[in-house]
Amino acid sequence: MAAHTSKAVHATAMERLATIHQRYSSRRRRLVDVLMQSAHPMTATDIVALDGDLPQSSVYRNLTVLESAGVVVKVLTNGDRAAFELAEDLKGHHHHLVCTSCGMVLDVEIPADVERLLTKGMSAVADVHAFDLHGHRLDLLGRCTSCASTAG
Amino acid sequence: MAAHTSKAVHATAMERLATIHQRYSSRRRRLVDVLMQSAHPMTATDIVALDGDLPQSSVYRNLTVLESAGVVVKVLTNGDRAAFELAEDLKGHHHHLVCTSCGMVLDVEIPADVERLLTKGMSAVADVHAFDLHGHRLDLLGRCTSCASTAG
DNA sequence: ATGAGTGCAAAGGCTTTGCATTAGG
DNA sequence: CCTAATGCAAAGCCTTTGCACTCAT
Repeated sequence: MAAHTSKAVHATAMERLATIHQRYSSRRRRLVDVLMQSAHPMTATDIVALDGDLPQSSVYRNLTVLESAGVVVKVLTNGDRAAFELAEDLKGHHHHLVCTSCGMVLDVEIPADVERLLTKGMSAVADVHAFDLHGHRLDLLGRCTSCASTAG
Repeated sequence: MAAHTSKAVHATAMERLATIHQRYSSRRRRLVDVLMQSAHPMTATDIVALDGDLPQSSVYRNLTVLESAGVVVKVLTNGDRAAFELAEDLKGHHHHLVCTSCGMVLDVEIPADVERLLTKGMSAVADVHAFDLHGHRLDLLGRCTSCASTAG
């Protein structure tokens, strides 16, 4: 899944920020580091909890900037807060295993042949609706191991 | 897509509410009516705008109740508000075309063979992760016709 | 120097909740 | 009758914003 080295990710991030005339500041770099090390999308709250030196306003503000630059994307889980992860081309294409019970999200990949047929099928659907398709989002919904064992 | 009559949907809704010891009040019935008539998920704001007699608090409160009863589900769009639609078995299995530009969501179906392979592939993935799979959520992301013509 | 980036605190907006009233069984 | 449901208004919570300060170029 991770075909990108930390160095390459940072280089790409810097490049993309430059494109929209933004600097790759220490805060932004730190956010990218945090997201790079996580196996799942993170909410602003998660990030603040994990790195106490990052003020909330910086997290939100820079996440927004990184999003405009195409470095991170907003992921929508079943919870009430938005989560963020590195953009697909920085992290590798993947999907999410979402626990409908506790809200946990885990990154997963699906078989290549499924992915291939999926892409093809969706493209056909988009054509029918004259929709300019950019990508897709596939989430597997259910209960994680720990929730399944905890309650019926 | 709609294999259920209005009558059947209401009957099922009533039944499911009864299961969790809740009544099928006029407000709840009206919410189900609104969702049944819509071709896309609706936000609380949408619903209030469409039916001025429904106070916001009732909408939110009853949407939550209907969700617990399994009559409606929360849909996650790219916008900042949550949207709701009838549960899958009441509305028929479908996916969403999500405009990343204006947030519009449209219900669509994908080819049966794609759906089939998808289900199979996901089940395998869930097994690997010891995940108790209940279903999936597939969104097609891109720009709707009107946004595509408006800008870039 | 000069504008971008940062941090704190306050404001904003969607959603939830307390409480008195009304409706349904 | 008695509890669930409703409506209004107030409170909550995540997120955004204003403003003065700091840092990098």
